[in-house]
Parts: sequence; C-alpha cells; structure tokens
Amino acid sequence: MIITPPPMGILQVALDVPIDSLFDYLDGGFDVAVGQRVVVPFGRRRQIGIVVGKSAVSEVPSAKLKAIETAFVDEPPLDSDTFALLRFCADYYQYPLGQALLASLPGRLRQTEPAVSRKQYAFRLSPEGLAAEIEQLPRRKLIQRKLYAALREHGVLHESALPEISSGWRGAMQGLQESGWVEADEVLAGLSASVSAAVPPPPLNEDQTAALQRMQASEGFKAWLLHGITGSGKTEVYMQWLQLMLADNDGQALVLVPEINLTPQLEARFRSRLPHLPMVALHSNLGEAERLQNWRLAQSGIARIVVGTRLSVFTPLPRLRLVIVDEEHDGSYKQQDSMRYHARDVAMVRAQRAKVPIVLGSATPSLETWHNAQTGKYGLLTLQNRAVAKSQLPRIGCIDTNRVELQDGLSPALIEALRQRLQRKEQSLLFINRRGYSPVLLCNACHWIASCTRCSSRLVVHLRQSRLRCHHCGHEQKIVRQCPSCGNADLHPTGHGTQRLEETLARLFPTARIQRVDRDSTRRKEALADILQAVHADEIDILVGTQMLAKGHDFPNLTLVGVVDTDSALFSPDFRAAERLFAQLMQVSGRAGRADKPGEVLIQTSFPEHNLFNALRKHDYVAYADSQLQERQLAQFPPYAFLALLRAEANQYSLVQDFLNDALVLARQLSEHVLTYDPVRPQMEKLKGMERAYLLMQGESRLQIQQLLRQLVPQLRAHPLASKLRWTVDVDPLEF
DNA sequence: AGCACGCCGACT
DNA sequence: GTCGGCGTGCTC
Repeated sequence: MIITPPPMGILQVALDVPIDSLFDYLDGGFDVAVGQRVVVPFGRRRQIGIVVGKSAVSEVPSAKLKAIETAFVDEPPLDSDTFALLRFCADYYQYPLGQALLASLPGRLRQTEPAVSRKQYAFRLSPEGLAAEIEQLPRRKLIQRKLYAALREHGVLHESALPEISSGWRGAMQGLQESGWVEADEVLAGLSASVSAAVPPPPLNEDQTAALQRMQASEGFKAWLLHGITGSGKTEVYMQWLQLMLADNDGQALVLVPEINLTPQLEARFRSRLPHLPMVALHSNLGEAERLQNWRLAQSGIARIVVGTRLSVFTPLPRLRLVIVDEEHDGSYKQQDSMRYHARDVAMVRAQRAKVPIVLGSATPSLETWHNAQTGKYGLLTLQNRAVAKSQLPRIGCIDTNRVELQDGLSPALIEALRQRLQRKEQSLLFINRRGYSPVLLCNACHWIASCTRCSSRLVVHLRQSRLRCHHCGHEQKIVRQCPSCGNADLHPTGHGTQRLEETLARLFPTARIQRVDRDSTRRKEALADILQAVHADEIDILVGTQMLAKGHDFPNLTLVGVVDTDSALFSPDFRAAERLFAQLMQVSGRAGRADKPGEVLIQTSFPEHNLFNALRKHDYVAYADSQLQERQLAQFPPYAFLALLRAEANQYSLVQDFLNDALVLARQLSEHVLTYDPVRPQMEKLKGMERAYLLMQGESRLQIQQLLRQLVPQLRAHPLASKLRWTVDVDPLEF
C-alpha cells in the first residue's frame, strides 16, 4: 500500500542576509504561522528566519526547494502590526526586510536555539487565604504577616517586588503556600514592580494643566509637541498623562529616551510615581537574558510601560495606547549604521498606524518638529514657566575674544567669574568640545602638522600619556620630539583641549578641586557616576568637560557655566551644525542655577553679535528657530525639502568616483523631480584608510525621493562596482 | 554576510 | 608538485 505524504505548503522566509529577497521553503509538516521563527538550511549553514508569508506554490524550481528544519511553534509569532511597521521601515530606509526584522529582535531570538526565559512567579491569595485574617497568623511569623498584608493590599505580587518586604520572603512565602493561603502563577521573568505606595503627584501649574487637558480632549492619532525649557516639568506631564491613559485599562505605553545613561533615572522616577503600572526598560546596558525577558513582557502585554532607547521603537506592544519621545531633538535617535532609521520618525509612523496619540518633548525641538508644530500638523503645547518656584533662568553673556587677551585660552572675565565662585564656595562648569591636551602638534619652523595616516585629521596631543592620538580611527603613537619634515626640535602643542584646560585651571587656582570629565577620564564603568556623586557631595569646585556633561544631571550648587570654544560650529558646512549648537548651549545653560541661586553662563566667542548668541541671551528658542527656518526655506533645505544620501567608500578614490558618477547619471535619468548633485567629499575625506564621497539627492516630497530610490537602489546593487566598494543609502540623513 | 569554487605565485 | 592569495558567484 502506498502512503501519500501530506501535501506541504510553501513558506516565504526572511533571513538575516544582505540580500533583498525572500527564500521559499517547504513547511516540513510544521504547522507554522506567519511571524514565527524557523531554522532553515541555507547553503552550507543553518540560519534563523522569520516566516513572512505562506502559499501553495513557489516560483523556485522544486528541485531547489528545501524544507525548514525547525519551527518554534510554541513561541508567539511576531504580530502583524510590528511586522508591518518593520516592513514599512525596510522599504522606506532601503534595507533588506530580513535584516530589518531580525535586527529588531533581542539577540537570543536571533540564535538557532530555542530561547528560554527563567521561570518566575507571581503570588496571590487563594480563596482560603482571602477568607482568612491576618490575626490567624502567629505574631512571631512577622514576614508571613507582612507578605499576607501586602497581598491583601495589592492582590497580585510579582516576586521581584518581594525583596522590598524582606530578604527572607522566599521561606515565608513557601510557608504561606504550604498552609494553602497563597497560590503561585508562573510568569515571565524580568518584570519589576514595586509594593511601595505611589509618591503623590505634585500640583501642576497652569501650563502643565492646560497641556494635559488638551491632550485628553483628543482622540485617536494625534501628534503633540511638548515644548518646555529645562525644569519646566515635562516629565511631570508625561507621568500624569501615563496615569490618565493607562490607570483604568490594560493599555501599554512606549516611552523613548535618548541613548545616554539617563534611562535608569527616568525609570526610577516613573516607578516611584506609577508603581501599579509594571514597567520594563530596554536599552543597550541590559544583558541578553534580561533584554529577552523584558521584550517578552512587552510582547505579552504584561509590561504596561516600556522605557527604552531607539531600538525599542520596534518592540511588539499589542495594546499600545500612547507614545512619548523625550528629548525628541536628540541625534541619538538616528541609527548611524545598518538600517539608518530615525526612531522619532518611526515612532510617529507607529502612532499613526496604531491610531494613538504621540508626544514629542523638548526644550529645543528639531526644526522639522518645530515646523510641523507651526503649520498645525502637530498640536503645540508650551510650558512657559519653570515648575520649581523661585528658580530663575541664568543670565547668558558673551565674551568677545577679539577684544581681550586670552590666558591659555581663558579670558580675564571668565577667570574672574571662576574666582568669585570659588570664594562663594559655589561650583563652576567649563565646557570645551575637545578632549586631549591640544588638538594640533605644530612645527614652528616648517609648519608641519602631525596628521593621521589613515584619516584626514590631525593627531591630538595627549600629554599625560605622552601619546599622539587620532580621535577618529583610534590610531596612536608616541609624541614625536623632532619634526619629521625638517628636523626642528621645537614642536608646539597648539590649541586647547580638556587636559590642557584642567592644567591651566590648576595653575590659576592651586587650591581648587578640579575634575575633568571626558571620554578619557570616564573610561572606567562607574567613573562618571562617581564623579557626579562627588559633585553632589560638594567635593568638586570646577568641572571641566566635553558635552558629556550637557545632559541630565542637576547640580544645585552650580552657578557658573563657561563655554570655551564653539566658533567652529558656527560656520560648519553642515547646515544643521548651528541648530545642534543652539540646542547644546540651551541645554548647557540649563545646568546653571537650578535651585534658588541665580546662574550665569559665559560664552567665549569671536562673534558675540551672531544671531545665535543674540537669541540665546534672551533664552529665545522661538526667535532662533524661526530665523533658522527662514534660512532653510531660502536654501530649500529640510524641513522644506527632503534628502537622501548615497555614501560610498573604498581604498581607492577612483572606485568611489566611478561608482558615484554612474549613480549620478542613473539618478538623473530616473527622476526629473529629484535634484541630484555632483558627488561631494565630506569634511573627513579619508577615514580609517577609506576614501569617501557622497551623492546628495533632494526632493520636494518624501514620495519623490522614495520613487527614485525604489528604482535606483536595485540598479546600484546590480552595478559591477557595487561589490568592490562599501556603499549605503541614508534617507533623511542627519549628518554629512 | 558566509562559504564555496577557481585559477595563478612561492614554498616543504 | 601543493598551500594559499582573494576575485566571483550563489544561497530557496
């Protein structure tokens, strides 16, 4: 008797390979759903894949077809909303779907092994336990009584909350379970909840109340810009909105934060105020196991709030009700390799698809966002006042470096201001955007300059280590004592970096306690936290650092911020440099005088009358943004135009040139709407030994750009030179 | 991306 | 004679 095997279906599988196509496999008898993880044979190796479609037939000759090896049918498949979002992004950012899909998953789900989470439990009272009373428990079983009381109050308690009650909770809980009062449910691990009572919300000021009311009054998708200076209480608005939106339902919220170590702080604040809303964090500091757990808690709907960086914009959230993007102007939302998405823009698309509101918060919104708020596309919510009573805005002044003689890079006025702060036992902060001792090593005889051989950059002098370093590629060498060009032994470190400024300050103020904060001084894992701690403990008088210090922390006793060198950003060929500088200086100003002590900001510049500083002195973001927008409109730059960049690099510049020239011809043929400029070399013409150039495409709409790229990119992939050099497409590029 | 195949130079 | 350089091409 002949047994006919059951007919096999065809699965379209997306794989983590840089090929923009799907692969067909026989389902192997597995009952697989779309979105499921599968393991497939691929050439000589095994690959993890995601099923993106099913069908009865395949275009691929049946001799070529292989069957899947395994399907993880026990795991919940990727839901269709998240899947559709990733498909949209893969399309929009010109990136292979399989790579986009797989990159969005926690690392453990990219392996060909089944991913198991550690079992954890949530506890609740049994009917018997509910019927009982605490007095039935012996007095001396103190921990059991505490646990019982907590369970009565909270209903269900996750085990992560229990150490708060007692370190000996395990034994006591066991006792309660044995007596039949408590039942345990197995849950996914990783959720932290709290048994502490919610910290009561502070009263809101008028602006905050108005913002909340307007947000509450809208329904479905609606984008808001929450514009408020540092200290105006944006976080409070977020928290009360979360409470309003999530308290009496089972909805979920996505909260995006920039890629800095501020996530734990925000998390702690949220947790103390919203202890009843289970929250998970998703950021790069998590271990693999924890990341998987938290992701699954979001996917299963157990976690109600997800606080995370860029990548978490792709986290499956079946009951998404609202999205918050904090510090929306922050550049770290833009992925700068692989799929070059902008998490803020993706969040906007996500909110739109999910028909939920989204709030973008910032003191210095990106001009794109500001423009959208001006044209009415986004609702504008303004927080005018600082929420903390009595605190006032710092006085901002410029020091004209043309008119004074600098002493090792410092003006007399700034030195005097520092001296005053030391006398008053107040703290100061000096910003300088260069680490190292000096940015240039110069031969005074022949004007030779120490340069990197692999990059078009100067080598930075690090005097303490007696090294010359390239800050772009990591190349390092001993400091040369003699000019390699003319033999002169008189080489001068020229210009100032953090190390040199630290040295100068130590000489000017021998008794002051000075601390440098840059990538070099915070290499150790806990170093930055230790320094910030010391600042709070008043163990430091003067901080010298790079923009690392601009974000986040409040220093109540800090009353002076000095900005030493900014002028290079004023005349950068990157049209966004000024926007970034303004945001940075606004943020820096927020560091000064947050308590009841008035703060002062002093900026050393050769262009004190520059319109950027005029606006900054008045704390007038609006005026600056509007003037910048006018310039952008005249120049037809974003947000009045849309850009895409084709970057290419190779050891040989001629390769890059040939490729981009061909691409240019193609692009001009393919679109009469999109303006494609001749290839341009970036500031850093050579980086890590690679010669670089790019092609800029400019269109009136996203659609025009998309239509061009949809045709151009496949043709570029087929170009004979395409495999001989490295090239990428950057849609809506932020930096050039 | 991997991993094969493939066709030319200096080595035990 | 063969070890190995990385160019070319394919993976359902």
